[in-house]
Amino acid sequence: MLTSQRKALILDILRRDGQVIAKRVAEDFELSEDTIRRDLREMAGEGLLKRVHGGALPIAPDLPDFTARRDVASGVKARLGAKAAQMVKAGQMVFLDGGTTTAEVARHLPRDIAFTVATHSPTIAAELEHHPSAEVILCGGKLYKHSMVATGAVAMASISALRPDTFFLGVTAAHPVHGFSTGDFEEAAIKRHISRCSAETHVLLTAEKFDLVSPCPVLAINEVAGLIVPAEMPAERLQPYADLNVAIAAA
Amino acid sequence: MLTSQRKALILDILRRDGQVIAKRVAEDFELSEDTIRRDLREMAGEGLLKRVHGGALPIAPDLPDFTARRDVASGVKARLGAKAAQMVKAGQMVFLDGGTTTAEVARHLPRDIAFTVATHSPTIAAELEHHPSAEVILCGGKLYKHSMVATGAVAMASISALRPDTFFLGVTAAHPVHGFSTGDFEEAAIKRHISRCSAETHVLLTAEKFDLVSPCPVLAINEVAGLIVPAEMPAERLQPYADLNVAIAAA
DNA sequence: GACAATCAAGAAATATCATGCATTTTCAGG
DNA sequence: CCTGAAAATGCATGATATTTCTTGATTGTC
Repeated sequence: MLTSQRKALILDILRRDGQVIAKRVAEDFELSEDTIRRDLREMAGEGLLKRVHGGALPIAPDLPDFTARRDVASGVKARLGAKAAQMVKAGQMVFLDGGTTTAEVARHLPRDIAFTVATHSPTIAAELEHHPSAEVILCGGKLYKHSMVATGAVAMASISALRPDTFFLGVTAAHPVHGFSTGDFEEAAIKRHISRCSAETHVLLTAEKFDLVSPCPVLAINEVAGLIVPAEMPAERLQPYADLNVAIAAA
Repeated sequence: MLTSQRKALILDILRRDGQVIAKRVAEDFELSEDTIRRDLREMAGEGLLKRVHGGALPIAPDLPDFTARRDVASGVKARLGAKAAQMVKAGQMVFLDGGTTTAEVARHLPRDIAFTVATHSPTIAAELEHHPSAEVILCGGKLYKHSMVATGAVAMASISALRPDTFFLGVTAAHPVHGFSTGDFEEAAIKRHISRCSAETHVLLTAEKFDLVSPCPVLAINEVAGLIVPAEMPAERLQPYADLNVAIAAA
């Protein structure tokens, strides 16, 4: 492989993953780590990346990486995720729904206590690869690729075997009368089942989901224990939900 | 061959591969590297290409997507993965083991035919999110984070429900006498179980895994249908395996 | 503080390079 | 057909680039 090409590839990896790990790149390219380290050193000299111990990072450390870029409202979702993650206590089992919002919960889970995370989403499970203390239970089934969650009879059965303390639910719409709803019938059934197996359910809701109805109902508003909503939501829009006897946490 | 003809061919190669390697072109044309280098120097002077150490690149490095460029880089694992992926036929069910090598299989799966992929690795499942035609079956269980695969009784049970046509197995070591082995006891049991449920098993092996033994045996060499190995493996190192009546495919 | 991973710097090995020159091929003009 | 010039090619050589290896320092982790 040509040297200049290799450097371009390293930049690709940096853009894609938001990081470069010298050792891994050396293995991938079948070259010594010295060579990769020299490349990183030179590119750091040219201001193309920032050298750190073990590899390199983008110059502006929090340039939105690939996953975050897909996610327009990432700031809000990250705040909701962090708020939800705070609710997890040592020894508990939490069930994480699929979706970009609950992925933020996974990213913000506390790293100093031990607990169990169950999920039917391989994406969520992959997020937890590097979590130091979380035990992960993966629920299998036929993968519904649009939302990347396991579905079908197998998924239902494997969820039935669990009794999570908390279920963090993601939906596409919430409405005071029509409750929570989502776009896929099968998925709605799974979400409902997880909720029924769990001691309590909390729903993460970004602002644009309020007062909407999607085709497939999941649960009524008062069937869940709480909502987690952005702090900037005006109180009067939340009032119809608060009237239904559901706790509302602002993040 | 005429000089001008040769230069045109070099430009073709550049367009086709996105790169020209002087040494390789010299071999292909059965000419000295000096001649090719002279050509490249002249063409660079005419602005037809960009000269770099070892060969040449297009003037405006147009950016094909990352996967395409990684193919240029084509590590050994990618080649093994592509070879394995070729073996998948329409309508089949294949089971993909966890690991970086089998992840390459997932990346190279054909996109023009329909088939089913089963896996107990959320990482592999995540790789297939954007595959247009693959049906994905996710096997759940307790996640063993070191290799990111589901393990335990639940995983065993959900695997038992499948009868894959082909199992692409990844291991850490292969030895003519001691067979295939890996580092974790639980994982070894799961691998063995998947293999026993599958019609045939193929093992992807990079060069450094040969003639080694890891703590936990998985299968004997002759219990699998075939090995997929790098083309540059010398025949004499493969002979002890070939003697055990196992097919060997070079990639 | 011990240990392993990672690092930088320089030496050594290898690969690639440009140059000059000899040889061969091509070809126009005799 | 012959000849000499021009072009093309291969080889030798010393220079440069690249990679790996070695060594000892630094950093991160437990």
